[in-house]
Amino acid sequence: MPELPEVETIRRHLAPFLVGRTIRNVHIYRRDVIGFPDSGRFQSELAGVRIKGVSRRGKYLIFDLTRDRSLIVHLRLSGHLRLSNKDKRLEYERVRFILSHNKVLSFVDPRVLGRIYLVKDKVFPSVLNGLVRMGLEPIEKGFTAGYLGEKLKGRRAKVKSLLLDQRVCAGVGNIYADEALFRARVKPTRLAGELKKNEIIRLAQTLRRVLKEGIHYLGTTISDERYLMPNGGKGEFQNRLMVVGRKGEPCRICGVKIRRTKIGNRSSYYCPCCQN
DNA sequence: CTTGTGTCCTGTAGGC
DNA sequence: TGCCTACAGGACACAA
Repeated sequence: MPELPEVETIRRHLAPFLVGRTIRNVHIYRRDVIGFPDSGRFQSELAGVRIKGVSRRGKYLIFDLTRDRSLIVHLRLSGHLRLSNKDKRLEYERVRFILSHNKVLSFVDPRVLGRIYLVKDKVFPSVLNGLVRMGLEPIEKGFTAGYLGEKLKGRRAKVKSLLLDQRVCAGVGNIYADEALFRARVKPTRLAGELKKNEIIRLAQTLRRVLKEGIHYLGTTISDERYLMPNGGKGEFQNRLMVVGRKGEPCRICGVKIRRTKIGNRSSYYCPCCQN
């Protein structure tokens, strides 16, 4: 569930700690976590590289390395990155990066859906097509009502499904999609191509605002298993959710009970009164 | 191309 | 109590 605000928060915590450090060695406890190349090459090619910077694209975290390499991490549902200097393997630890001065960066992932990739010369294997084909992030300059309107035009899919499409709204996931739709007063089941111009304007604006607010409040920790910061700290945005996880509770605006429905096998929360 | 569904993966919650 | 099933969900494969 780490979405853009969570990944950005992780990036901001990691960068000052990691930049300038060298990766001495890598322990792989679960090989299927390595998305590219094979685990043997992954391990050998990483030994001795230095971390030059940490960036982010959508929900992907990108470590810029020496030797023209990039280490790319996608946390998916339950992946965490933890900083420590512990010798002992952590619970659910899948990969461990031993850094200079015996510091440790651990990839912890109970559900093993997260993936780590190592690419050279910015040549992306097909398993990273999602990164290559990614659209604009709502917090980018170019993400305007015009851009969003173009993406939604003529589409008969439900608007929520398209907000979750990374080619449309990079970095948006289930929580922030529902929260943006509520704030824009748009029902998630509406067909994308049938939104009014005003609704698209509101949606572009609330997507941007809700992601920025999520970053400001250090992300959403609904359960420890899903998202914690690299030092183990929790986010704060869960305290500001308007609809997510509030089925049956009164809407904070109108008092009507929040509903939950399924869209594309994904739970969606909305207010039947405020959202049309 | 578009849209909807199933799958991956494992711990947890809830039903009986 | 203990077993079983449903569920969580981002990305992608695949079907229609």
